[in-house]
Amino acid sequence: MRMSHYFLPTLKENPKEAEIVSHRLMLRAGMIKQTSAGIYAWLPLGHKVLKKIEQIVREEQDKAGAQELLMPTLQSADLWRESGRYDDYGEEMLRIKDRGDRDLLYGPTNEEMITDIFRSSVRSYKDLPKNLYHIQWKFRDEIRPRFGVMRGREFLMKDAYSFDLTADDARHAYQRMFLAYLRTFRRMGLRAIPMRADTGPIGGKLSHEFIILAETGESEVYAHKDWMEKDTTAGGLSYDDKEKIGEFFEEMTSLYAATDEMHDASACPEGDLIKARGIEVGHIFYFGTKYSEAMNATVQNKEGEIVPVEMGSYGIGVSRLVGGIIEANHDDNGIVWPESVSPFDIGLINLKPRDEACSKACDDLYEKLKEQGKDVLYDDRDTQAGGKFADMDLIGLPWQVVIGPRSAEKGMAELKNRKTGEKQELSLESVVERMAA
RNA sequence: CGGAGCGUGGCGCAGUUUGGUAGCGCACCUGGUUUGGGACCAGGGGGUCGGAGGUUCGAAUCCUCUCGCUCCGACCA
Repeated sequence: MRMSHYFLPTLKENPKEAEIVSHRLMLRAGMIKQTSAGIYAWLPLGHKVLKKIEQIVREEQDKAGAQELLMPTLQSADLWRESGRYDDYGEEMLRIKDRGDRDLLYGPTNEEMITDIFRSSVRSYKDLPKNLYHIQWKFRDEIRPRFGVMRGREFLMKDAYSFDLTADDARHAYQRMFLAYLRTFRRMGLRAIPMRADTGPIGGKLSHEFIILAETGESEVYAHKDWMEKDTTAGGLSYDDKEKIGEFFEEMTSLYAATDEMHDASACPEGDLIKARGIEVGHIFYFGTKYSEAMNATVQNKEGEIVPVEMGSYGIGVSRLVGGIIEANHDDNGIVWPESVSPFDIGLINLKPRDEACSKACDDLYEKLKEQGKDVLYDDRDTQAGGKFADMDLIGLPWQVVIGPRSAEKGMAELKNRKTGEKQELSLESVVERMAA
């Protein structure tokens, strides 16, 4: 993409409404624009990141055996009356009437709807287990939206729902998602720590929050220091290996980690304890038959008895992750994207577009890198060099290639690693080779 | 929802106390000189001060109502 054609409204100054770093950087990098309190338009750069994160989540869900579908944002109030949550949910739920004066709501979550979908077609234990998910916009009319996309009213969320015959099977489904979550966050360059959590309004028996540590986190969290080193991805472990997954789950959950409200000061020696602030990026629940009983989602078991299915639900805050990743990956100059979620692979800076040789070298390199399948943001704008460097650092692409008249003459380019700041003079060919690797 | 604050060209702000009909920096446009970390000179365009009502000869400045946004707190993917 040539930057001269790209819609990238970067800001030199800090917008006053943004207090925390990820919000500030997202606005300055031209990723989002607020349209109402807690509601954002995703501009091209931000949208690319959002989609990358979404895709990683999708791939890891699929690997873990979940199946994607898509449910609507608007739901009928009747479903929620059936579960009893229409009244329980309170002001946070955005309620709407259609022209026929029927009560609708903009979904804050989808337990009722998925349960309805499930019950309308599943009758036998032979159809179990199932795990269905979608990635859809949600709305919760927060009293106080803040921190940019980390606590918006409208947000993109992946929510999965598992259906099993027995509590034991449901626990296994829960453990599989537990592993899938750790792998998902790791792919985004995040170290997420699973913490025993309160179940809140979703209700249930077993629940973990996945927390990443960041100074600007919303809540206080406590974790054993070994979490900082721990391999949480269980490489090679298959999702079908019920026993090993159970062991892995035990291993992970035996190492202390808790949110503020669940913290037990006596459970971990003081010297081993890390106290920090955390951002919740995922939350999983096993809630048994809470909804299946209320909504009559039943199957027949082997004995011919009609029993309510055992359920769990599993959320990942996709849009929140954009902010969360920035909180965990930035410096004074801007964002520092992990490669897996970076909006482009490489930023190419043409320092002097009016210099023919320089532009020729840049254009050629741009084409070669594209041929390699690289997604390149090419700064071909006829502006001051300083502004280009600043913008490129701000938007945080992992690799920068800089070519000016002097280097072009020698057939060289400068390759800079955004994270380490390390710079290297390379021939144009070796830049292509290095980036292909 | 309780507390605090803000709303003046695209962005950041001054002007409001002591009413006299709008200013600065950045951005933008034109010309020229520049060009490896946000340049310089000259010229130029753009706002009627969130909205409504009121007081006054006169309101960005005073009064009333209203809308929006932010921050702190209680609550949440």
